[in-house]
Amino acid sequence: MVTYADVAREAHTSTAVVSYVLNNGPRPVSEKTRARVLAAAEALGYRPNRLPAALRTGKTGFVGVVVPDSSIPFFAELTRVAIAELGQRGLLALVGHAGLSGVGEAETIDALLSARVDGLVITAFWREDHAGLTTDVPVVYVHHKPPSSSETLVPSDNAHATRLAVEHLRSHGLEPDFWTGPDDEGPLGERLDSWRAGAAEGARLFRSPFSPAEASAVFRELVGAGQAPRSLVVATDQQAIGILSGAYEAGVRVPEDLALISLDGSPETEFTSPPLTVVRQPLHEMMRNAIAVLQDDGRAPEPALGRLVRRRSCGCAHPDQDGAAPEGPDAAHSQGATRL
Amino acid sequence: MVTYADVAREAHTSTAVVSYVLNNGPRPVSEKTRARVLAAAEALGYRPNRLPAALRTGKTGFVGVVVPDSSIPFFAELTRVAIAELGQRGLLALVGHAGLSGVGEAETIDALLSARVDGLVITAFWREDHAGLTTDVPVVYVHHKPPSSSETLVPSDNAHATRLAVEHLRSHGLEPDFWTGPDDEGPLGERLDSWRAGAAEGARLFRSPFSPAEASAVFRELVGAGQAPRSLVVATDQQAIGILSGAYEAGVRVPEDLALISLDGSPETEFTSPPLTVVRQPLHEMMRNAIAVLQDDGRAPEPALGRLVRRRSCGCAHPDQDGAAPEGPDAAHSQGATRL
DNA sequence: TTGAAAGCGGTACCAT
DNA sequence: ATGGTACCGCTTTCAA
Repeated sequence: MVTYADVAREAHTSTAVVSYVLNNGPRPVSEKTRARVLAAAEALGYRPNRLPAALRTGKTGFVGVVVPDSSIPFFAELTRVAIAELGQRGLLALVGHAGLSGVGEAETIDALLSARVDGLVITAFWREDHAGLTTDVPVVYVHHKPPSSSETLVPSDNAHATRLAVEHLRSHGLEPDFWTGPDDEGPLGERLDSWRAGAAEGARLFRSPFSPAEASAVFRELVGAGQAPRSLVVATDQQAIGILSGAYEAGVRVPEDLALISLDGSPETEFTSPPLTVVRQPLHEMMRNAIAVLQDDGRAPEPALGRLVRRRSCGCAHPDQDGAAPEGPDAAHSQGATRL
Repeated sequence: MVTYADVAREAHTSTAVVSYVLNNGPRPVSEKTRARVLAAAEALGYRPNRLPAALRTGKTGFVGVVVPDSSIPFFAELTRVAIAELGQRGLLALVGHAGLSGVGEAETIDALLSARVDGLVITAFWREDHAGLTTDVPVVYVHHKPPSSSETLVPSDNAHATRLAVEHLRSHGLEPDFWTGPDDEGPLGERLDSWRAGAAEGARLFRSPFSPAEASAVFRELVGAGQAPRSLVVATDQQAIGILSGAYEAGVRVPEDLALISLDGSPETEFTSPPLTVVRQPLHEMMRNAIAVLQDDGRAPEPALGRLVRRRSCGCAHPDQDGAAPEGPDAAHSQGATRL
């Protein structure tokens, strides 16, 4: 392994100067010397090493990203965005999955802390408090946090998202019912509240577990009982996908018999049958806000606004071109992708 | 921050002994002293710090995981499995996305190397050589590697997977055509070759780009031209999902008019309409093999065998219960999941 | 069994 | 502008 000492020797100078050159500071270096150092580093194939630097400065450039489990597409997407936004800032993502059961959450965070992450971006899942998390590293929650936590939450504007969906369905002449999960904490509660506040007389509220399989089953029961809704705003993609699946099996046509819009907007909603109209969460903006909170110890930012993406499930004849006005800097990830 | 020095002082001993106790070695420590150290560490809230340890030992416990982009479900799943399997061994995953275009691949790897990862698990995407990757850390490729690379590849048995799919469709009385991507490198080439080797007279080969949108478009064109296949083995989930979508839009019923099986088996295939029958890649086993290669500098392991998961798209009346015989240790992640 | 101390490789102060 | 060196916190040798 090539070290500063090697480079310094090769360049006939000291490790201090090597450091000044390779970090552009904090002391000035003459052009000649700088050139010699650069040449030596190049010649020897020097590779930067964050470890001793971190030991000395106390900053690793690592950020811990904790999500429940990225097999849920929404969290996979959140992770992807986190890695992208962190990478742009020279930060490295240490991804930890807390596991759906809640088991392993403390262990996950401990492991990340042992790597001396500079901060922690957490999307909370469970009720449980992260109280044990008495840590000196900054923590920011994205999308959802445990009720009792006093840390900053970086939210999106869930009421806005819900209104976009409701209004769009109304533009199709429909008055949507609402479909959500078993409880009403956090962002899903906000979505529900917002729908309730503007709901028409007689509008109905449906609930199912979050898994597509269970949402599908509940929907088929409703069809069987002649209770199927005509139009829905669905709180999560996973449920919307389940409903689509249930509708398909029950012979309910989408959007003719059931128009629906879901409120996460992870990438996979683009390729369901039919493609789901969604309000896409502004994940890039949320992640940028989260990083800003970590770095500047800022207070909670303004909720970021999601955007309606018209596809087929709402009844629109002419879907939006996906990616036409993409959110965030890495738009073109789903088009014409050549895999392998 | 609490250090060994603090713990040593509190326990009236030395940092050496603290190290012996907290690491269970390499020197023995008397029970009394050990107890004092443990109590002191607990009292002060000592947290392990991998950084100086790594500096000293040369082992960080970090493993770099490089995938093209986890917005493709197959890679998201691979990442998830990597994190799980690494975590079980006390290793931390540093996840890097190389980006679909190939831009940023070198930078991604450089960044991980600057964190002094103990090894690199890479799933290659592009043609390009990773030649610049002249690194002293062990590298292992999973699923696919650049043709010119001389590193170890951890494969699955793609021929076996294809045969499972073909034979299953034959058990439905169908002789499957094959659908794959634009080129035939790596695992997809093996899948194609295996199908070709056993294909009946007149069996057809279809190609489309990998994105669901494009696969869907190609399928609809086939339907329009009266060329739609009766049954298909599809090389990737993304294409199968696109074909499902195209079939839906074109009024082609699955499985009545089109029976298909796809060969990746990422989780989202469970909730398509109808659910996709797949040969699920043995990702856990592959990941375990990959870690073994990194740790033992082992040679290429036997290809791991995928498993047929019967769902609806092949025409089976009674789908397998998912998770009944799950692959790997973290099975129950998609059932009854309660999100938020 | 215990402990003093020499590193690991950058960083940056302080002196030159 | 340059360079000697103390230091970050843990590991481990070597001596006691």
